[in-house]
Amino acid sequence: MGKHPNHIGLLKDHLAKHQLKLTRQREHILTVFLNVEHITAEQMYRMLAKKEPHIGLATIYRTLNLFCEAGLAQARHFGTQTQYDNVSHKGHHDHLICTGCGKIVEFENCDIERLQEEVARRNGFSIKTHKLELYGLCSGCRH
Amino acid sequence: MGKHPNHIGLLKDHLAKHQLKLTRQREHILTVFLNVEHITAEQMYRMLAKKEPHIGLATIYRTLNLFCEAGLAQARHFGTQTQYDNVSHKGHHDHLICTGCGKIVEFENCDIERLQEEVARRNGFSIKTHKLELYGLCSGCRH
DNA sequence: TTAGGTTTTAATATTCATTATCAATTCAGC
DNA sequence: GCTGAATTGATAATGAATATTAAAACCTAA
Repeated sequence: MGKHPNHIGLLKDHLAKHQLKLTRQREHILTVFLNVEHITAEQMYRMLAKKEPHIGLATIYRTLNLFCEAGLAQARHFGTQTQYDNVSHKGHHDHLICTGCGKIVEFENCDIERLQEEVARRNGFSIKTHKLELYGLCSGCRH
Repeated sequence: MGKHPNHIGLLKDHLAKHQLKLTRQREHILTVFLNVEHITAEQMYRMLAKKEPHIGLATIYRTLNLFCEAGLAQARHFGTQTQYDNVSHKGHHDHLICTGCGKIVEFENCDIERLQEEVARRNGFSIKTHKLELYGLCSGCRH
């Protein structure tokens, strides 16, 4: 039994439900993905570059989007690229981002999450996911 | 005196401080911008398409980025495009986004903002701006 | 007002991330 | 192992945003 049996299960369920196939490429991409917190398609491509035979960039994109549909990943637009977040790796961390040096600090705050639920309920929404990013200067960049 | 004297002032200040010029194009783009909550470069381009002479798309992008530097606008990556938010139109509204029908509800919540400040302080950050988006299903799409 | 120097514009080319295309290959069920 | 459908890889295509550059607009000072 592997290190992430439940998530491989999630993927297999999704594949079965949508008459999709489990391929060597999808397994390789999943293996890498389950061991990171977030990754871009380019980073994934480079990490798998040494594999023989080569896995094409288009396949990386297709597969990461597949993970999103299967509920394993969550896409997040960050700068010019898309980060694919591994949902299993976070209680839900949000980001503090320094606009000076680019440093990123991850945090989670239950009180904020609870208030978010409240806002959603008042508006008739049920939240699936969220994205919270705070932009400012870190202590170092504030001089 | 126009409808938004203080914001035209903000822009003029910024232009003066950076030895930039107030042009007909910048005024037209500002006029449209001050009357919307948020807009994409493409939408702005289409809204100004009838103007003679034509205002180029590159100018729209440059000017909206200029507004960001001047503190009038705030860029937000949304889907594949960039939304330019009019900061004067919000105490700071965040977004509830329905993943079913795409409906967007804007809200603001002082308690959440206060907690954000607290998180930032604990991490040595001073917040300039933030982005909070809640994704889920609205009452209509939940059936 | 005009000349000179700078900034800005418009049109277009370019870049870069992502998606579409499609022939060849691989997979899953019989 | 067949057979039909899904998938892959290579590459072309798309689309948003930026860079380029010659021409136009702007500002200032004489």
